[in-house]
Amino acid sequence: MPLKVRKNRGPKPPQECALTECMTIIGGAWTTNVIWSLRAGPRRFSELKIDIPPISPKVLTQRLRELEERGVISRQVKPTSPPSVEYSLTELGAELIPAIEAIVNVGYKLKHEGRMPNIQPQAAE
Amino acid sequence: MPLKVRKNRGPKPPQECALTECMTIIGGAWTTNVIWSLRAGPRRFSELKIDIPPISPKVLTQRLRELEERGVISRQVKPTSPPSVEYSLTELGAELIPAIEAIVNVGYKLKHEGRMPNIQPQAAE
DNA sequence: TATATCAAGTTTACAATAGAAACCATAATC
DNA sequence: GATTATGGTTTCTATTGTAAACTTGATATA
Repeated sequence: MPLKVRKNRGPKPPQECALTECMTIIGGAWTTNVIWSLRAGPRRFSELKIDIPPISPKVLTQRLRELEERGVISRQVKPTSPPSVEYSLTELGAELIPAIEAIVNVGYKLKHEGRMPNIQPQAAE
Repeated sequence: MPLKVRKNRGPKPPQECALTECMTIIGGAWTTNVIWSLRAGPRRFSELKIDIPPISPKVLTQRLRELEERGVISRQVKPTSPPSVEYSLTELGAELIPAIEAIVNVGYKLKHEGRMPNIQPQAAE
């Protein structure tokens, strides 16, 4: 007797899946870090680079451009010398903070309990 | 006068950053969908494939192996015929649910308000 | 005057990850 | 004997990410 596929409140077409769409916004490399860095106010390119040491300038530029295009952040050039560029969260961006906060919270909890899984490169067999 | 770098509760070394580490666990393609699908109970490979139509079997296998190695899910072979394999969340996996739920919630909110940014491939210049 | 520094990125080359499609072994059913 | 179901694997290609060097314009320093 073939096994039955059990119900699981699904499936839904992928373009209607709120989780999938939201992950498309925040899922790129370092995206959550960038948004998190902006939570307390505007921040310059070089400040973001300092907040997130492992990010390369290329990827930081990519993330900032995408987030701007999607309305999550805004970019403002300031007439300082040399001219500087400030990035800040839009209203839409601010709405993402609770979700990222929830991730940060599990992270802290797992670390403090010593239950954060070690992430080491898969042993290539 | 050179611009000052403003304080931002940081930087912290990347290996101590709870957000970065947590994103390493849930950040791979379709990872959150897999965990979300398992929230209500165990699920077989082919059921997960149905829950998440766009995922390829290759990537599904990859995600399941990684999540198992990191202690997020467990894998159990059942002596049915043909033999089937059930995946379920561990206690650690269950702790990730609130974070993913928060993402789902923003997603729903943005969709219902019609404020979900359209994700279309960047116009290649 | 020559050199160095800072901001905000580009550019190039390479590695890792993801997607698409075809394929496979076993067992049972048509 | 062919088909279906399960739980994958394999191969090829495309996209994404990493690393490191380089650029532009302006001011600051020796």
